[in-house]
Amino acid sequence: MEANGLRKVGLKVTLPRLKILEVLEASPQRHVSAEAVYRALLDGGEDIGLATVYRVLTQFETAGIVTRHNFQGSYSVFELNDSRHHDHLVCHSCGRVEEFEDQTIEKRQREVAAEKGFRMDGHSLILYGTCADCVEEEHREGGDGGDAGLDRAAGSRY
Amino acid sequence: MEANGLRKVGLKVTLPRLKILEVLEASPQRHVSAEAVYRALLDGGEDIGLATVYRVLTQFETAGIVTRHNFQGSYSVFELNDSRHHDHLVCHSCGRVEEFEDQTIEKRQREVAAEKGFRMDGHSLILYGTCADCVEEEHREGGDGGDAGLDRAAGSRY
DNA sequence: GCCTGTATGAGGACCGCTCTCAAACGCAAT
DNA sequence: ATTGCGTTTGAGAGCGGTCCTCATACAGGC
Repeated sequence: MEANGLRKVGLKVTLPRLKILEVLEASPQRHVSAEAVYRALLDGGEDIGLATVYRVLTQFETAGIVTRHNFQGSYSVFELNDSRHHDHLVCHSCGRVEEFEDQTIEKRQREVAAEKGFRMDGHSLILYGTCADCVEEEHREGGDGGDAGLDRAAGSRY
Repeated sequence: MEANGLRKVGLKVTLPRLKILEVLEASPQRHVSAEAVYRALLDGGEDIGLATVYRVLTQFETAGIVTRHNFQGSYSVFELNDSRHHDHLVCHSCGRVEEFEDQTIEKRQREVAAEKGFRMDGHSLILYGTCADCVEEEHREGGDGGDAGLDRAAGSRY
């Protein structure tokens, strides 16, 4: 089933590609870094090089199997493409990523692009903030001088 | 006038900081990379190190003087903060950046964040595509095998 | 099973960016 | 103006993420 998926997009079926697909499918987080994929492979006893991981992920991206995101600016995360397009909320305290879709926003985006004469072929919408859990944790900790969430957000700020 | 701006945000008035501000203000493109600022300084006969440019731009970001964007994923561009918040359209053929603001989208973003329990403190919305000029150019060139716009978009696609 | 072209692993190269550290500077008190 | 001290700076090394190189291994059509 995965092998056929690879053939369908014109990629030879090789062990590294199969294993990387497996890792992506088995990952508890939908959004994984190349580094995380690499470590998962090592943990699984696979002897696959980091360069191959990057190569294959890029091929998957080109083939439309995964999407690359730059939530933090410093490194990319990859996500298996599923049926529906969606956008993201990123908690810069714990790194958690939630997804949402909103037809109102999608529609306005298309309209704005049309107004500006752009032929739009993609977009990236990321809402940054603090997720419910982390907000709660802040309150539990109170105002002590500990090192809470010191994180520089890389995306555009408001 | 600039010097006071720096004092106002608690930054000592130094020559590099003044010059970098000048470059940002004088730039024909509102969105400039650290590298571009550095080159502009060299061209202007200033002897300012690249490390200083990065340091100062980061200080400016913290102070709210500029905003950092990651349009391409591989490097950042900086933009002087002006009065209004806005989002961006990026042409990945010529690199041109246009700005827009849309209250409908802004409002829906706040609503979505609230629904998900996020305390939102920023967002990044980038529409990728081909600008009117580049679309026209494509037509002019026709379907020849020349090297048109070969550019890998780093942002999320679709 | 062979053969050819493609894919892989290892490590180095590369790029954007940050750190380190000694020297220079801003600026406030004199 | 001069002094003094903490901050800032420039140069270059260092770093993390990603990609390239190249010899070897493999996929898949015969």
